[in-house]
Amino acid sequence: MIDSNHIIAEGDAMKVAVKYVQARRSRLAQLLQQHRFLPLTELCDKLGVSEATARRDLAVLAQEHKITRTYGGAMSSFDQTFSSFRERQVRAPEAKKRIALAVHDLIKPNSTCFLDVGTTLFALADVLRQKPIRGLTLVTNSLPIAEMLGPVRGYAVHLLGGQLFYRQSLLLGGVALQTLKLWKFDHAFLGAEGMTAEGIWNSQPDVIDFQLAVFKRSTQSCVCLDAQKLDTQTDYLLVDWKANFSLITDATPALLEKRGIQTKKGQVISA
Amino acid sequence: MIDSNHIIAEGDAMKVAVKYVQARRSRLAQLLQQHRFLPLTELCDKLGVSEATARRDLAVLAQEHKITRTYGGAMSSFDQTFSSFRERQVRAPEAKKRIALAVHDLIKPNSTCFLDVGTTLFALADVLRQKPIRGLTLVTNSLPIAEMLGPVRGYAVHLLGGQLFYRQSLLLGGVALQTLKLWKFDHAFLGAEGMTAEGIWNSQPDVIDFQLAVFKRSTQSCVCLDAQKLDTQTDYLLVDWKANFSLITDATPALLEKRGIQTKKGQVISA
DNA sequence: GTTTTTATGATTGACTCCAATCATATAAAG
DNA sequence: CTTTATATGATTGGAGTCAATCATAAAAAC
Repeated sequence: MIDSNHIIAEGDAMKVAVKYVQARRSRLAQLLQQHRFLPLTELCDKLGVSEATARRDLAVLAQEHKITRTYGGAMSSFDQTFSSFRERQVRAPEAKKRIALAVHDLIKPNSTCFLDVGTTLFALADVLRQKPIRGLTLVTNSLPIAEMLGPVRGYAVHLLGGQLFYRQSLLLGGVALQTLKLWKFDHAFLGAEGMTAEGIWNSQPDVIDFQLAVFKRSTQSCVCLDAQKLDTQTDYLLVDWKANFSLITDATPALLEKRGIQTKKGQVISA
Repeated sequence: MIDSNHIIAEGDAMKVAVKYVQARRSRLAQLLQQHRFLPLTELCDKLGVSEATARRDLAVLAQEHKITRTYGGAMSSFDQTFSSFRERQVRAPEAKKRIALAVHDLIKPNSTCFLDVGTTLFALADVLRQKPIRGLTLVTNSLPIAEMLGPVRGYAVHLLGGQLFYRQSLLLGGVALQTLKLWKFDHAFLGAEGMTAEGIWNSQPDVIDFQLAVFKRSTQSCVCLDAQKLDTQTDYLLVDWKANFSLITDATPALLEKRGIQTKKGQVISA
């Protein structure tokens, strides 16, 4: 293997063009994706650079969150390796985390829960992975969530059947509705795109159909929405505030009231 | 959090019961699955043991390939955590590729195909991704395959419903059998663990149940097996050679005959 | 109850990794 | 072409890691 840069003058300190630097760094990221972990010395070999340069490259890539630095080497960062895990790159991650933690407190051991698609629900899955609750049966139509929770000991994870849709991460359609009928949930945790004084909004009619079907099959239905979704109105109304569901949000009750959202007593759970 | 072992007598060398050792090691493996990477010192903290013991535990787990040791710590071994990667580490990849290419030639545009779980079928999915066939409807119970084919334009990819099993890569169980009944396939492509003069073998009874159900719902059923599977006999017989199915293999007809496998005319498709 | 086994923590010396600093040669800017 | 900026490799002291060894106390075996 011949190095595209450094054909001559090995072992001497020379500045190289930025494009070579960029190419090398992207090759470095790629190498780590492939090997998942590589010690620093091997990286130096493979890239044909000194330790110092390799370290500097790693520092840059780590700052960009493209890799994860470890003592003595580096590894590919989780969300980069798996397309599905890009859901981690969320807006308002701290709000979603708070909501997820609040939801975590709601869930009792040995219960059966449905988890909808979406970044907020993915955050919940992440919390459920890191702080497992005994004996849960978890049902989802989200592939990333299923993959995240599948390996956790003590969980029984089920996927609904159906067609892959919307960036290949969720299952929808008639088959999904059919398999839904085989279930009865203690809790259903749903996401949405917006909330206004009128109610909760989503933009895809088939998502609405699906979510309404989930509502019907759960003892308690919880919509998880961060404050950023306030005042967002999309094409279709999922439910109005008179419907029987809980809202879990980081928006304060005062803020909700200010926006004209009239909720029932106990309907809002603050995160 | 209080440690179940080491309630008293901290900091002194004491032998503990084997069950505590095992419990600690499995907790260690679990911790690494959750955090993906942890430095040794943190592991010592979390487990409440000395460096020496943590090192020893890691050495054992690494030997069992349950974790991967790194300098200064350890990380979860990929194939343990994530299904799709295991499928990439295949034995006899060139044989599987040849089989996949042969299968590719069989598939007609606008047909409906079922793809089973396994490395050979994963290789087929890879070929179908790189050389798309128009208007296919693809049904699978494999998460890695669904993820691979989902993004391909022009494919309608469906997942069966069911529980995640066998290290989180496939769906099985009653729900899977139920959703199967909603389908009728032009082709079904199945994997297996072995073939002998008696027939095709697999080791999991519920996989067999599932595969037999697939057989019933397809016009043509094809078992894809590379030559390495010859003479491998596991616990349960899937089908004998009198059954109505095609075998797609890189093993030559002469080799099959030599092993006493008596096939019907046109039953074997050579890759 | 006695003996054997072994899981553990402490210690140690060799080895490795790291951040900082410096000189240098080249790319980039003027 | 000249000047500036910077990407690189070498060096170094300090910190961290590792494998091996040893004493010990509790578990296992008898």
